[in-house]
Amino acid sequence: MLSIIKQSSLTDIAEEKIYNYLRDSDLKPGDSFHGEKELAEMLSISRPVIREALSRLRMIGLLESRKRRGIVIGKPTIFETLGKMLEPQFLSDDEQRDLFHLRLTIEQGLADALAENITRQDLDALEKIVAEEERAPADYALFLDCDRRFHLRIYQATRCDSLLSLQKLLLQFFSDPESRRKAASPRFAHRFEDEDQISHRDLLEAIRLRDPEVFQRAMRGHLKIHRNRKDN
Amino acid sequence: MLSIIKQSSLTDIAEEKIYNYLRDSDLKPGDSFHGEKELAEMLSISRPVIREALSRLRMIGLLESRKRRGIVIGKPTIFETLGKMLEPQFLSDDEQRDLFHLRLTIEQGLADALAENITRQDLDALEKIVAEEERAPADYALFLDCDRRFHLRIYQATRCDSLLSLQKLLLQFFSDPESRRKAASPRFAHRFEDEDQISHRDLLEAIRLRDPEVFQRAMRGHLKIHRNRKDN
DNA sequence: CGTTCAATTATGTTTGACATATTGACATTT
DNA sequence: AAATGTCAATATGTCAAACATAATTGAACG
Repeated sequence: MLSIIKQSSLTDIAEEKIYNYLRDSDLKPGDSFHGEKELAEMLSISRPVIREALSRLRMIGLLESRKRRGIVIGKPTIFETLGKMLEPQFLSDDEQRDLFHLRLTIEQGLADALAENITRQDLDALEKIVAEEERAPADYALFLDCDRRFHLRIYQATRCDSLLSLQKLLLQFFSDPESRRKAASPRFAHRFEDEDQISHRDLLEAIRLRDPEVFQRAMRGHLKIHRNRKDN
Repeated sequence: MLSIIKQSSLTDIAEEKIYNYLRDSDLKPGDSFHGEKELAEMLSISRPVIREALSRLRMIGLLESRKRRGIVIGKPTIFETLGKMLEPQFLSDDEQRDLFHLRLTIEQGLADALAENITRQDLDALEKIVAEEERAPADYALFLDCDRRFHLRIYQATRCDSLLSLQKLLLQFFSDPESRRKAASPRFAHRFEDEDQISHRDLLEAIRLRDPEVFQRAMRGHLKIHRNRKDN
């Protein structure tokens, strides 16, 4: 089998060289970097091409550039950039399903961090959300909103910032009704049909026990709501 | 408190406009897109600036461009692009710790997909790896290699392609010794001190049972190897 | 009918120039 | 002396025009 010959453009080369330079250097966010003209001379590539490469690195936050001052090292936030590609429009059905699976997976795995770091304030906030939800059991829109807030609060309680950023992305992604529908693949559904439904109230009680295994089992039971529900 | 005025460049504007256009259109991978000159006229922005914007979208795979043919819609693979930022050098210690936590979390959450999709071939492959590991219990380098292959094989067995891509990234990331060290934060460690160690052999036996809950408990026990080990 | 080859065309690359804004030094004012 | 105002230097931001390159097209030809 012959593989496709992908000829990389000068921009690609410049991007890679600058990227590798940054990776192997000890430059820290805020440090100033070589100017465009300087880079062009160093790599023997014209300034517009250098600029196209720098434009990419600027986009992902690796570099920043200011007039007169020049180019400075930036501090990229991993999952922020990822958000650009997380438009449902750009993902295949399979990828959307996998992403939903990822979300459920992560939430189950929060158990340890949760037991370790959850505070009294977190529990109070969760209690408030559950109470609000229980006040109007028939309001589906309210349920969706409470559901989102409940799960977001759980993430906050873990005190893991990057996981929180990731979850914000995933929550936003799955707030799109069409995505929810596609994600609710029957692939993993039937295993749960005979299990009991776990409500947010049940889940909260499990959290209070601060036992990771109990929480994990409860969350697993709870998430079948998402796995089985047919959103329309 | 006054917030910082961030003036976006023409490149930023062009990127956003083209991105939104792509998102809101029904264009599918392979469809041809407007040419550079055409875009420049549509947005009243010069071609170099348009090219800087296109360069960004090309980087994340949203567009591809070939000579003579023009620009065509691409099919971005989510986690491939993410790899660019996953260099330990570019991440803070906190982010590295969170990423390691994410990895462990995901592996625990594989239970359902695993029980659903694992095949005889997968089990045989895992058996082979475990046997190889057991043949030389004192060889730490071999253990690391078997460990990597064992966990990778588990991912393959779930038949979730995007999760597999993500895991490949994370595995590569944590093959860097320095990253492993930083990731092994004592933050979640002490909860496991009194539990029994679960070996790859134990884990494999749990997988054979095809019971998600059993596997989850076993994986949770197994991962404390990573949580507690002091890599040097 | 199939092959070859050249014209066409859109991207890739370079050069040169000007616009713009920020920095830092210097002059001015209070 | 400190604060403010002014100005030149400079690096990025933007534009215009041209040529290079390669792939598609189609016409010419066997």
